[in-house]
Amino acid sequence: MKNKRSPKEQLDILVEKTESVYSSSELLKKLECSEREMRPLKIKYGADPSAPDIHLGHTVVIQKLKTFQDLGHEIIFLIGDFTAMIGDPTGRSKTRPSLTKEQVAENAKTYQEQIFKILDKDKTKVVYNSDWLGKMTFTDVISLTSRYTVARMLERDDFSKRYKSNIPITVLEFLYPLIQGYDSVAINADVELGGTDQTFNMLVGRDIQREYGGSPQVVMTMPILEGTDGVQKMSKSLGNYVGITEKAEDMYGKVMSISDELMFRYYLLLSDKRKEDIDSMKNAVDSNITHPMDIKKDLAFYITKRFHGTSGAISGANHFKKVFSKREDPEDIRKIEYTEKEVWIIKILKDAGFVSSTSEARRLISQGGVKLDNEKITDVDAKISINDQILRCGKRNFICLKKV
RNA sequence: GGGGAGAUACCCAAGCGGCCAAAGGGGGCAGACUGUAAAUCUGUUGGCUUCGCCUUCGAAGGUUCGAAUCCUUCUCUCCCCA
Repeated sequence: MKNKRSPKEQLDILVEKTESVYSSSELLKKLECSEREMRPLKIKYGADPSAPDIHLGHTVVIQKLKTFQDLGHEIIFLIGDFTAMIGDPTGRSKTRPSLTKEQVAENAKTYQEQIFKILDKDKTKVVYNSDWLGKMTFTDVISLTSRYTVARMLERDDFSKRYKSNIPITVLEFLYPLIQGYDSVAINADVELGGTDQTFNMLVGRDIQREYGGSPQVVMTMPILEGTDGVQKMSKSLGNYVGITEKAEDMYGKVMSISDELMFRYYLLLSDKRKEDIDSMKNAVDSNITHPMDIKKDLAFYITKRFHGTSGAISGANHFKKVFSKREDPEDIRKIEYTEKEVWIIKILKDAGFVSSTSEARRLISQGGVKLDNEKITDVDAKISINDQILRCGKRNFICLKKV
């Protein structure tokens, strides 16, 4: 391992922008040990393959992994295939469906394609927890459960809240933190990285490692990124996410739609800008020197560029300018083709996938949300004679009607 | 094992024989205002061949002219006791 940075320097870089580190003194010791023994630290990151689409929220942590990687440490990208296959049979939690082997394999593949937009593929070790969990006997499992107490489980905020408000907790759920902790034992992790929502599970890992005679991992949590609504955490199921495989136009547009306040948060967590630089931007906005929209455009450009390159970012910006700033129709509109001369407006809206039911379409029309060539449609029974018109539905849905 | 409470639309939560496609809030969507912001205001929020009809109130049966509301059984959750 060639590393030109001293352990202290590394620590400063690594600790920046984290939510918390348990503990930075331990991390420093590990870094020193790493340097002395010429051995890279093993950095664990667990991915849940039941949700293969990575969004900007995940990249906060992945970015930190990248920093570790750049400092010469070993990233162990753990795919929780075993746990994904179990899922949550109570069916209460929609975020944990049980998946088949095939689904898991496919999701895992997608996941990797996406993370390697940020991480160096050749320097990342990918492991599957079914490798060791699948071999455990029931005796092993019981032995694992005997190493943690119920009282300590209930320390977890989520558990204690549910326990107090009479919401069921299955025993299986108690097992998840133990499993995750055992993963750390199996790969002998030096550091585990995750979002703050993983704090409890990762800390359990420390105890479990100690129980199995290993040295406890350093736990590093990264802040949770709020979604585009600015309130709830970014997640696909809440629909407030920006996926990293989204089209440049959508990515740019979604970033532009966030609130000004949130914009600075995005700068902090998604860019490499220093804290003080962000503060000075904030001051410039507060004292009316800079228009907030301008720096939001810079942010949208920066993020889009990261996943689509400069040309993608430029086209995203142009699209935005045209459609939203000038209120013109976009250049690249999806087409829908009809052989009939006249088609019921509601049928078109359904065919285009803008609405899921006739009733919804009726509502939308009666509220003035549908425009044909910039003319508001008011009649729900309207028949449209197809002739290269552009149909706009709501703020951002466009479709071009073509006759065949 | 015994006793008690409860399950209502995306979520929370009213309703307790007809006036219930079901109050109120949150969230979503649309419109106005804007910087596609945010905040605010307005409308809307089961489906359909939409001035009418059809399917919803944990599941299945039953009573009734008529049930989310009453009865029976079942499933699930929570609490207390053992």
